[in-house]
Amino acid sequence: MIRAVKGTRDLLPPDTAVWNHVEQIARAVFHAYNYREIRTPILEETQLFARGVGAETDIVTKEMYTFEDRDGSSLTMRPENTAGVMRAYIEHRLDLLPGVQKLYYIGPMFRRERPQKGRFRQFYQIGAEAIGSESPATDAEVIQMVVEILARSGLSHFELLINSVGCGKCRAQYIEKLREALQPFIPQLSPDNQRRAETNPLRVLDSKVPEDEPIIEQLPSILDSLCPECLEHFERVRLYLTDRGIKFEVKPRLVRGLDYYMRTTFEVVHGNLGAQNSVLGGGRYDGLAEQLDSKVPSPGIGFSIGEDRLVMAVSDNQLPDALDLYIAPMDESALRHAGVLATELRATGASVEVGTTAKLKKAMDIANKVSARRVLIIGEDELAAGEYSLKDMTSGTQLRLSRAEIAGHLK
RNA sequence: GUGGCUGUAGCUCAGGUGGUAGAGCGCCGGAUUGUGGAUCCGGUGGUCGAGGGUUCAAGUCCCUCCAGCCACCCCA
Repeated sequence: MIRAVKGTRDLLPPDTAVWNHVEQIARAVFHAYNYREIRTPILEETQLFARGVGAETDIVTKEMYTFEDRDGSSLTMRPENTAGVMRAYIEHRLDLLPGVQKLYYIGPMFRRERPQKGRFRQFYQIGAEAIGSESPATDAEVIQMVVEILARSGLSHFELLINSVGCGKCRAQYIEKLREALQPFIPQLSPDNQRRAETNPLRVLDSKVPEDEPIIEQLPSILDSLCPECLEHFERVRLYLTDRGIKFEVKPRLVRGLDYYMRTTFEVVHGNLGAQNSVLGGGRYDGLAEQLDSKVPSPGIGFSIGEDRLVMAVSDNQLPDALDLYIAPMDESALRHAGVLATELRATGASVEVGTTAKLKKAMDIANKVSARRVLIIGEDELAAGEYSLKDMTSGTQLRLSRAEIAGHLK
């Protein structure tokens, strides 16, 4: 048997209703904040991610689906979408349009990782980018917007964490300070953290090894190393968030894995997601455009929600998936009437299913199993009388109605 | 990439010390005529993840592989 490839999965009804629900809410909130949709290709030149995401990142070094096209060029299935959106922004000179470009996307991303709870090789992200503003007010608005999407999707008990990772200058200085501070403790650290202390000291801060916790707590905070400009930016972001009533926690140890992040970074975590407890990650990427050869500086900030994880976290909230009307035609003549009538009723917005001719008992059984709210019975009696029998499946009551009356009884 | 756990009907699972498979749910049909949900009866359904090996005999023991889950790594 041919099965879905490792790390990919089929989304089936009724689960797809939850996905649509979440996406509809996201689109509504995006609209409210004047974000418009952008759709970029899944395939991009490999160079885009090597340069945009960072050649040394895990994503680029070991997680990308990369292959050689027939003409010899190297293509990659997008592992994330900020680089792709920025590429499109530069390519189409969106910087020449007035105002900040506020763009959103919904779609699949691909990373070749070992699957586990909340982690897939094909996964879906709902994301947005605001490009062309370096104002901390933009940061605050983006964060406010994403919190609104989560809340309106039915997510509860989530936690917003924010931090500043500084700019190119002050971060470099901080990394040096961190390296020095770590030096005396290296022999006592776990093997993983020993390695990180050498290669990427920032990652030590994000460690989950409990034994290393006492050491990590003593390390200097990046917030004490921020340059005056970065500090000012971060303070204003916090101020604006507070103005808007957004609850957050400053977590100086929040570091993100993509090279392009600078200044504001944020994340939302949730309890019931297993080890992959992050539903959303985002941050500011003021140097990304230049990394991609843009001559115009295009500061931006964005986020992406892990839709798989959001759906997982909210799927306790069951959505009604009922059918408005099941029509049970009892013979050939009734079937023809049913087809025409269904067309009329669907035009009013009702969901209508027409059964094939069957014994009435069987038709009722099916109607019940597909959760039809009502059943319309059309048989010889009904056709002779010019009236139809409408049965309410919840109450069990049945009415004789003229054709014109039916639509009004479907609620 | 590394580690742990698990693979028996569509689903959830039983199947002591090896003797060629079962339940519940679902699905299909029935309990007299054009009325679902409850109950009862009957039926369909599995090369026991795959391939080797040991044995007279393997779902059950051994090996290899594959898949799924969970964790590490990392991230959404």
